[in-house]
Amino acid sequence: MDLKFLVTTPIYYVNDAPHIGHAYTTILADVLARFHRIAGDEVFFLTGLDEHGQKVKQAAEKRGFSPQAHCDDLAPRFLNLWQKLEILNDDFIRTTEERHKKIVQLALQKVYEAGDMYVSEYEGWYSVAEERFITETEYESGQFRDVKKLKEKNYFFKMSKYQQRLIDYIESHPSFIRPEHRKNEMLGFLRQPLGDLCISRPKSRMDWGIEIPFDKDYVTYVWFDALVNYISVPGYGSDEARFKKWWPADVQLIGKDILTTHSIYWTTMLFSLGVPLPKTIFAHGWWLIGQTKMSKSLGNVVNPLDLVEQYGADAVRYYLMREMVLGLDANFTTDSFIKSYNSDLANDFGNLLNRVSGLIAKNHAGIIPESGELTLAENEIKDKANALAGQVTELIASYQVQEAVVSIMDLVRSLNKFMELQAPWKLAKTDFKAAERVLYTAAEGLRIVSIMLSPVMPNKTKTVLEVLNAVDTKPQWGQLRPGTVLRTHPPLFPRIEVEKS
RNA sequence: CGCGGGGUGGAGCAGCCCGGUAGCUCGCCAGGCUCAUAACCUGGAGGUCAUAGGUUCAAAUCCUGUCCCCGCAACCA
Repeated sequence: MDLKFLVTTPIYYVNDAPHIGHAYTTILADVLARFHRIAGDEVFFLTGLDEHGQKVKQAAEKRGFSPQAHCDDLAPRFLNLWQKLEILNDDFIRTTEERHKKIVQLALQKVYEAGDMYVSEYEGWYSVAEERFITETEYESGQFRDVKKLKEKNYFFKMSKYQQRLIDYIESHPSFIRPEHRKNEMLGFLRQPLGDLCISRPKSRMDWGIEIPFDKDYVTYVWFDALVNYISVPGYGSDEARFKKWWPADVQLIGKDILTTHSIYWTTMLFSLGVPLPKTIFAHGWWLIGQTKMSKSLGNVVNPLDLVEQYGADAVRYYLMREMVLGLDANFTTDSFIKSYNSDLANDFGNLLNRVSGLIAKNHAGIIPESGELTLAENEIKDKANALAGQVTELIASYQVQEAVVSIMDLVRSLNKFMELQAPWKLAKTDFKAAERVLYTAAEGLRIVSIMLSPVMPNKTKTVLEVLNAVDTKPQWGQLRPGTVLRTHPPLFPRIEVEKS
């Protein structure tokens, strides 16, 4: 693997409370970051908040707050959620921070000096009630009142200038936009002539933003304001050595809804700035929330985040990573969550720990036994376990997170099968040495499984490693220390009992 | 003919790029085991791989037509 890994999430807009979409992208980034950390890479995981703009200003006014006070009030809600979800990000950028604003202005100035900025009249449908321009599609939907054609002087970024260069770039860098079908979608989009991008708003109408350095009457609008965070934080314009170390980003995770923004607006901005493009922009799918069957009485929609309170962050993280094939949409239902929890986590993983630790406690005085000469069956387990880290690293490198989780769980199943075939509870009566060896093998397999699952379930796997006294060990065979005392523990994942319907 | 993705046993998916025993998880049925969170292990039933043609010794896999579902379609964070 590389020596460094920079992963970003979008910065989230603070006009609303965090939801499953925010949580999923952030968990995914966290899982990738943690996998890279255990592979030995130096990791920079960046996320944050987008705090400027019309909607934030309106939301603040509604509450009688200043925009800044409103943001300061909402930011902790995101931070609290990330804490609950065990997110281990390395920085958290808020676009109202001085360190960011300075760099946005610097970037605007550079693009201006490069001749990629010009003034023009922007004409579009303007909603007086919403105080913003609405799209043609929105206009046609007829859902907006007080709509009128409005002409306004604004600054434009010459995005069109870079159209051909971008097409060439996408075609010559197959892993730039992923998954593949999204790349084709963008190339299709680029077959039409690209327009230029309106990047300003007059302060007279909207003043909650970063002032344009070459025109005090304007603030910049979303694109430069928000997207520039990806380079302002790693040190663009402020710390060249640091920036050189981290940029380009290894992967920028986004939802498929903002693919155009990132693969076209953002990248042409980077062209203009003379900054290299990220190695990969990965657009994941959406979680479709199914209605619960029980909604008959309540008519409620399950909020997956509520499950965190009930079953813990690990179980939810596991489900989200295990269930979605990266890039495709997936369905979230309580039913499938419970099934996945019970079969994979309670029955297979948690129960394996119980079998192993229970037998060691019962027949071996709670002390991890010696291994000795491995049998054929044990060597199979050993080889499988030793191969796991490499296998998973490869899958993660190609963003096959689901496959990676499946391959780890496959070892869990193998271990359960191994236990069944070797039956150390029987061996304890007939061949004590063999029983010891078998349990060492099982415990050692469990240790490696836990390390490999730790990026997905940092809490519970830590418990397992604590039980085995192996917290700082590596996923290679033989690091479990015989002679150490097992710690006792409650069931890792208590089964969720469901009433039959 | 705007662009693109997809239709695989009851459910959810993989396989399709590089044709050649249809794989996985859940569910169901039978058995085993009894260390364990009524868990675990083994075996089984169940599929015209949307549909109609074509290419081929051979197609879920390549080509064409048809039906159906879903994204994107520019200021949206």
